[in-house]
Amino acid sequence: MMIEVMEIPEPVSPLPPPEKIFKNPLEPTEPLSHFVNNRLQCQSSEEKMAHCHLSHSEPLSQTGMVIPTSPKISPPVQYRYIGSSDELKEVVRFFQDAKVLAIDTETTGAEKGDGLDPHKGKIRLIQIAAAGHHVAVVDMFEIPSEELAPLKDLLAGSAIKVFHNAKFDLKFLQIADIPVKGQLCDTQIAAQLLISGLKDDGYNLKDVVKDYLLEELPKEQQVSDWSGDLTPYQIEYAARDAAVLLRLREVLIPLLRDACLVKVAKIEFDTIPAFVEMELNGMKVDRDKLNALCLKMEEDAKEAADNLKVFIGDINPNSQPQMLKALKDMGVPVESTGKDTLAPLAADYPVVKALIKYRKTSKLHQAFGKLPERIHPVTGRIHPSFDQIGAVTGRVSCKEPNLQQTPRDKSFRGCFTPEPGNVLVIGDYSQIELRNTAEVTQDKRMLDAYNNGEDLHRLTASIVMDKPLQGVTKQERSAAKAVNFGLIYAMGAATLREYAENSYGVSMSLEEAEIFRERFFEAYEGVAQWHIRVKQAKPKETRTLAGRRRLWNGWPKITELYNAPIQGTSGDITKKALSLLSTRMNDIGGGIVLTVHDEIVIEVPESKAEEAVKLLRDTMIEAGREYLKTVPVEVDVAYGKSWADKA
DNA sequence: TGCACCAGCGCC
DNA sequence: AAACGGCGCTGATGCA
Repeated sequence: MMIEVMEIPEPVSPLPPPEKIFKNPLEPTEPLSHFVNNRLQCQSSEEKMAHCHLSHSEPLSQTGMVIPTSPKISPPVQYRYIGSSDELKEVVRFFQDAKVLAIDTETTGAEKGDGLDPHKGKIRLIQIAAAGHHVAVVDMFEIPSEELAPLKDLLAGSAIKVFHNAKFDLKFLQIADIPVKGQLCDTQIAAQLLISGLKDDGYNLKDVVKDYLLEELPKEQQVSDWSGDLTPYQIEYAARDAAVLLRLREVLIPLLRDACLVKVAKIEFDTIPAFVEMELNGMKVDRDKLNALCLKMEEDAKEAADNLKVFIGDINPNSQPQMLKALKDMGVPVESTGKDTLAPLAADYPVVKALIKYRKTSKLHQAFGKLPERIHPVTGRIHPSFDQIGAVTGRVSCKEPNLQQTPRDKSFRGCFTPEPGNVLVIGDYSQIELRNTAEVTQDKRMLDAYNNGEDLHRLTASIVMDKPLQGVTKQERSAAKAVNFGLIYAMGAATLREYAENSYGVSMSLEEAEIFRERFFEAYEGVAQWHIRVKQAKPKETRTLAGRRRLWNGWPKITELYNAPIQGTSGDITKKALSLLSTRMNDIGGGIVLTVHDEIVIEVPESKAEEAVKLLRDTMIEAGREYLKTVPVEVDVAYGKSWADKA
């Protein structure tokens, strides 16, 4: 194939030092508030030295980049099209000693839309940028796979690899048998960490380049056809995307450092391979079981619908206005159709009972009845996609499908099975958010309880019921669970009452709830004091134990201030465990298949089950201990032939 | 017809 | 003064 190669000579003279053309979009920031934990203070020297690959290693003046004369348009780049094995060999030699490589890919699929699916699409171009060199644009359609060795060596080398949304490229590269090793840097994740939850979109490359380099990155070619003869415009576009990553990194890293986000960035970058692994692996489902379950759900939903019809006739039960009117007409005293208003009326009004049943069954059916459609035609498994910083707190989110919301019921989780000869090993942190609370607040009673191996729910029960530990009933322990989870986030008495009823089936009066509340804060004085400190500090920023930041535009809700560092620390811990795990799984075989906030699921050969149990437990505990210094970390691990086989 | 928003509900 | 937090998916609704 003939490609017009746009060769631009190497720059002959040193470039002038660049203007500081960027500005921190977060400026002016509130002063850091360290009420969460004094260990969180930005120990800048430590932060700066801790991770060499995040250091500002190469000044912009040596990157060989053209400084834009116009601040608007992203500068043209010097690039070289690589369309033969000999050229590849030659260019890789130039890159060999580079400490930092910026990498991007252009992908294509056999069918429209498959360009985003690594199991269907193919890599057309791999663009590699290194300081002082032309960007290499490697045409994978022109290089025989048996002659890719130089490229593989380069990407498996020890250079820092910079990507924007690394997960995407790494999935394709993995499938193309071009594994990427070495430290990763992801400019998309870096930008998300810097914004710290102030916005939830605008993180594609064009947006981030605009925000941090103040340049317009042309994107017209992004959705062009990458499967045929390529135009010079396409090649230049591809090269530019890689080149800009080098400069982006140079700008983002000092910002991360100034914001004391280097440590958490390191965690996020190191965890990327685990998410690549999980998305590529997906989870196997037992088709027969799943089909049977779907049938059952459909029947249940239909039966409930028919039953409801007896009461309400032919109106649409999914329509709230219609349903509300129907209920009123039947004399049910309601002003809304919410679950909470309906629940107490179920006993007295058969129509309400029928409606609740209908809602439950039809919701399940419509939400989970589509799971079979999610089985991938190539792999036969379900491949969700994860958003590594999907929640503002730092938690991971999951979609298409959201396996994190799979019902706990065995009929659902039992459908998720390993391949024949494998088992699923499931690890859960025990009461991780309560332990985080103990660590963050340094509440003496909580710390003592955990360090003495006591059951904290039981302890709370004995406190709020004002009776000895031994006398606590199962019911009372359940109630205390609600109290624990509710009150550390400053739940009011009324909400606590509702919550205990709905979540744990525990009834209490409003007066009882109020008493529980008071006794709770009397007993857990450290938690109470922490609440007071937070309230008085009125920060617009919180930090997790790993230093992850959350910012607020206006005044945060007090409950968000209580929750963010606790929930976020769980995210830190689980990610740390995932990152350690992905490098330790090699000996065992198999891989990571899922994570659900405080849970990690791996699939391994049956013969390695016991070994995997130990590895998973040890690794999760090690990760927890990294942040919980005064509270013991407990992990429940079990294995079996389905996701339902929990401890 | 498409899009944004909401309620409702699954999970941690 | 009082306040539980964080997600994604579905169908209905209302506006353009």
